[in-house]
Amino acid sequence: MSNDDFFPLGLSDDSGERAIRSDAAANRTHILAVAAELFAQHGPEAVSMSDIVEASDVGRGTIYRHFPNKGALCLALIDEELRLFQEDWLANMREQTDETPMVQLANFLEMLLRFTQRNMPLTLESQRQGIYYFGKLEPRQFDVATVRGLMQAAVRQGELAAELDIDVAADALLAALYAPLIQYQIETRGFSIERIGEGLRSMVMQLRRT
Amino acid sequence: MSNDDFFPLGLSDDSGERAIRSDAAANRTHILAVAAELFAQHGPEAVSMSDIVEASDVGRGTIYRHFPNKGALCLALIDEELRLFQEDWLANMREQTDETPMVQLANFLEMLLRFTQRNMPLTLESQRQGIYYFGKLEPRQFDVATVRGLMQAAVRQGELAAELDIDVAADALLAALYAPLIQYQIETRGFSIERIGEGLRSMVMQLRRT
DNA sequence: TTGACAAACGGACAATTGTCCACTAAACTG
DNA sequence: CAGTTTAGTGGACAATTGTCCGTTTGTCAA
Repeated sequence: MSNDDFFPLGLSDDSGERAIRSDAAANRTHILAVAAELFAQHGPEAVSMSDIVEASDVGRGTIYRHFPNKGALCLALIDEELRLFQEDWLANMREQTDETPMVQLANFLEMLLRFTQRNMPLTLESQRQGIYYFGKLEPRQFDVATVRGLMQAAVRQGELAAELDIDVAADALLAALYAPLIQYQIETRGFSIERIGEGLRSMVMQLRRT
Repeated sequence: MSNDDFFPLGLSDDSGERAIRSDAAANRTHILAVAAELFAQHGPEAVSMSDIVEASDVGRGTIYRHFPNKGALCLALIDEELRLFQEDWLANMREQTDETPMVQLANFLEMLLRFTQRNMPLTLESQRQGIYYFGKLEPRQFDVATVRGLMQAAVRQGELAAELDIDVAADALLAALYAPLIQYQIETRGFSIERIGEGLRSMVMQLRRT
C-alpha cells in the first residue's frame, strides 16, 4: 500500500521534480518505433529484447530502463489503441442508456473480446507476463472498474441478486477474456470469436434474476 | 488430430516396443525426488532447472528428456495428488446423487479451488507455462469434462437454459480458477479462499434459471 | 555561463533456459 | 552370449534475460 503515486487531495505534486530528459524521451520513442517495426515484420514472439537493442542501436540498459520486459513494451505499443478503446466504450455508453446494466455488461465484454482479438499478438505477449494482466496496471483497472460498476448498477436495479459477490464475479467474468485462453479457444479448439462472444453474452444474460 | 496414441478398437499395441530402460526409470524417479527436496526447501520459484541438474548429478540433457520444462516437472510432482483429487471427487459424486447438477458443479469448483490452494506453489508453477493449463493435458481434461458433464445434466433437467453454450461457459468458469488469478486475489487483493469459493458458488447458483 | 547533481546511458556480466549431438549402455535377437 | 539396435545420457553450446555500475549528459540554480 505505497502512497507514492497517489495524492488523495488531488495535489499531484509535480513541482520540485526535474523535467523528463529530452534524450530519454527521444530514446523511448525510438525504441518503440523500432520495436513496432520488428514486431510487424516477424511477430512479437519471434523478436527478442536483444534484437530490439541491436536494431535500435542503444545500450541494453537503456531499453530495460524504459521497459522492464517485453510484456511492458508490448503494452506500451497498444497504449494508444487502449485509450481509443476506452473512449469508444464511454461514447458507446452514452448511447445505450436505455439498455439494462447487464445488457451493457454483455456489450462491454464483447467489445473487449474484439479488442483482444484485433490486437492479439501484442495483447498475448503483454498478458503472458501475468503481472501486467492481474496486476494494478491501468488497462486492467479500467476493465475491472467498468464490470464492477455495471454489476453494482444491476444490483441496484434489481437485475442481479444482491447476494452476489461482485468483486469475485467481476474477476471471474474477466478471467474468461484472458488472452491466452481466447487464443487457445480460437487456435486449438476452433471456436469463432462470434461464438465466444455469444457464449459469454448468454452466460451474462442467464445471471440475471428472473 | 493425430492418431498416434489412440486406438479406437482398444488394441493398444504395446508389443513390438522396447521395454523402458531401467536406468531411465531410475533417473526419472531420482530427479523427481531431488526436485521435491529442493522445492520443499526453497520453493519452486527459487529453484532453477540447473540447480536440479547439479543436485541430482545427472546430465542436463537427461532432465530435459524427462521434463521439457519446470512446469512439466512440477506437474509430475503433483501427479499423485491430482489422482487423489479425481478419486475424491468421484467418491463425493456418488454420495450427492440427490443434489441438483448445478449444486454439484458448485461443489466441484470449490473442491478444485481448495486443491489449487493446497498445492499452490507447484500448481502455480505448472500453470504459468500456459500450455499445461489450457492445453490438452490430463488434469485439465478431467476438469473440463466434469464441468461440461454437470452442465449438460443441468440442461437436461431444466436447471439451466438450453441456449447456454456449454463449452464456452465451462471454459469461462474454469478460467476463474486459474492459479495465478487465485494467487493474485489472495495475495494482493486479500480475498480469503472462503470468500472466493462462496463468490463462485453464488455465481453458479444465479446461473440457474428460476 | 558554469558547475553540480541526478537521471539516463551503455555494455560487460551472471544466470538461466533449452537444444544438439557424439557417445554409452540397456535390451532385444538369433 | 556376442552383436545389433536404439533409447537414453552428458555436457558443451547458443540464445536470451535482466542486473549492475562506471561513465556520460541533460537540467537547473547561482
